[in-house]
Amino acid sequence: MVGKEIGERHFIEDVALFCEQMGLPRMAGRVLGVLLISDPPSQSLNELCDCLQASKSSVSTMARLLVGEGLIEPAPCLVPRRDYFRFKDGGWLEFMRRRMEVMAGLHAIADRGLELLDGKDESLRTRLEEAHDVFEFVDSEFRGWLERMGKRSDKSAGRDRP
Amino acid sequence: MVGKEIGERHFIEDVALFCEQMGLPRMAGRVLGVLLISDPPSQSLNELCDCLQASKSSVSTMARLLVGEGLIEPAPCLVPRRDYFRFKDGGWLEFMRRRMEVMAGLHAIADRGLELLDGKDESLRTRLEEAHDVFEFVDSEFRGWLERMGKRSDKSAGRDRP
DNA sequence: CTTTTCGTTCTGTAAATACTGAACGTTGAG
DNA sequence: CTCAACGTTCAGTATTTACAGAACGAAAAG
Repeated sequence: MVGKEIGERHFIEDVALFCEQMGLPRMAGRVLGVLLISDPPSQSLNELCDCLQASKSSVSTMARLLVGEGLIEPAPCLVPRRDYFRFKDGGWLEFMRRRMEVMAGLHAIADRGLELLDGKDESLRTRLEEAHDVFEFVDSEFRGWLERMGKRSDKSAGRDRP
Repeated sequence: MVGKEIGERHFIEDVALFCEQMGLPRMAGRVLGVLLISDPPSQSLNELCDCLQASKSSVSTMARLLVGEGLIEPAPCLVPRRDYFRFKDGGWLEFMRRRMEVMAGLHAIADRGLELLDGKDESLRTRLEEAHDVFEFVDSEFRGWLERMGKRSDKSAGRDRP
């Protein structure tokens, strides 16, 4: 079972800390950490509870949270009446995509700010023009990268999808 | 004074909400919001308190937080013994740069995970190889963009820097 | 020297958050 | 039918967080 070795626990905790920095609960990060190195990639809720020493409620909630984030997915159940989860192919791309979408939200806000400064001196507008430029750039450019990355990983992907 | 018109307040609150999504306190976002549309770009702490109807302690703390984030900077004080702040040129680029650095942190974590799976079947390693690829890509590619963007805004920048 | 005006910092508080354990409804096994 | 296993949800708790207000120290103005 995953999570016995010290190296594994350290890895899991690092993923958890990373997720925390990304605004997810630490426990969600731990679940994800396990599903990134588990030997059958698919793990049941109980297995996750066992190797994390966490309560059913936490793990259940966090698993569904991660499904919502697009990072993991329900896996075909080997045993009936048991929920299995596994990391979702392309999960990281999806994760990045959503983060970038939030970032790009400032693009619209900056535009609204520029309307407020309509007619004012150009020196007052540069602040928002910078925001406009940066996030328009992020939006357009990053969209392109994600598509390219998506294509690239499609080619090398061979796993079964449900 | 900024923050009287309904449109301004709405803009400020949107920036605050954006900042909250980015993990900053909402009040920090409000301070930033004001400094994005304020008519003299430089505003004193008291002016910020007034137009936000917030306490000195909050505004003072949040201003220094934003300075630490690289989004605003202390401005040359027109009146002695009064702290002025203004939006910092290139602040958004710096902001993006730091966010991307955190993201790129997963690159190293993924590598450590791959070491844990050393010798294991390739199908078990794909999860982490995807993470490795995505975040190496983000790291290298985005660093390039930021530099290009930096150059581009250098050309169009003419404001005095302290 | 005294007073006032800043900014910072400390303390307190209300609210949000992350978790646990218990209660619940469901479904397969005996 | 009864019981056990499983997942979800609810209630409770402990920690953290975002703010306000008071106390404090420094420095200019009087």
